[in-house]
Amino acid sequence: MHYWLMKSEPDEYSIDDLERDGVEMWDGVRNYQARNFMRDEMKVGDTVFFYHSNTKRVGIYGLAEVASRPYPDPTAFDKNDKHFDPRSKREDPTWYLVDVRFKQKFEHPITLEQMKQDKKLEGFRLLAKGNRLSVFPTEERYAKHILSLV
DNA sequence: GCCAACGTTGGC
DNA sequence: GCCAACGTTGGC
Repeated sequence: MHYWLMKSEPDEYSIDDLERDGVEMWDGVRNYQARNFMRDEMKVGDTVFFYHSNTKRVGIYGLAEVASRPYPDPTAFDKNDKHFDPRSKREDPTWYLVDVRFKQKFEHPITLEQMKQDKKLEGFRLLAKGNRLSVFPTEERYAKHILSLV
C-alpha cells in the first residue's frame, strides 16, 4: 500500500469532477517519470492525494484511490485529442495511465502555504524547489501527517 | 501575466 | 555526448 500525490488544474479536472464521475482515467500525463510511477509502481487500492495546481488556493483537496491496473493512455492515439502523441503506437504504447476513484473531498483544503509552514513536512517532495512532477510517491510519514490535518 | 525551474529536442 | 534553444509547469 503506497501513497501518491497527483496534481490537476481544477479548470481542467477538479476533485468535484471526480466526485461526480466516481471513477475516471488519469489521462494526459506526458512526462516519463510520472508515467513510470503509474505504469510500474501503482497498485489498485493505493491512496492518492488530489492536488489542485494553478489556481487561487493551491493545495490538497481530497482523496482518491488507484482503481485499475495500468493500461495504455487512449488519448495518445486520438488525433483529435489535445494529448495526441503520434509516436505512441497501439502495439507499443508510450503513455500509460491508471483509473482513479473518488474517496473523499476535504472540508477544507490543505493549502500549499500551510504545508510549507509545517515542520513535519520538511523534505516532502511536493515542497521541493522546482518540483513540477504531476505524479509522485508520498512517503508514509508525510502521508500520515497530512491525513492527521484533515 | 511574469518568470524560475525543469524536461525535451536537435544540431554538432 | 554536450548543450543551447525551446516549450511547459506552476507558484505568485
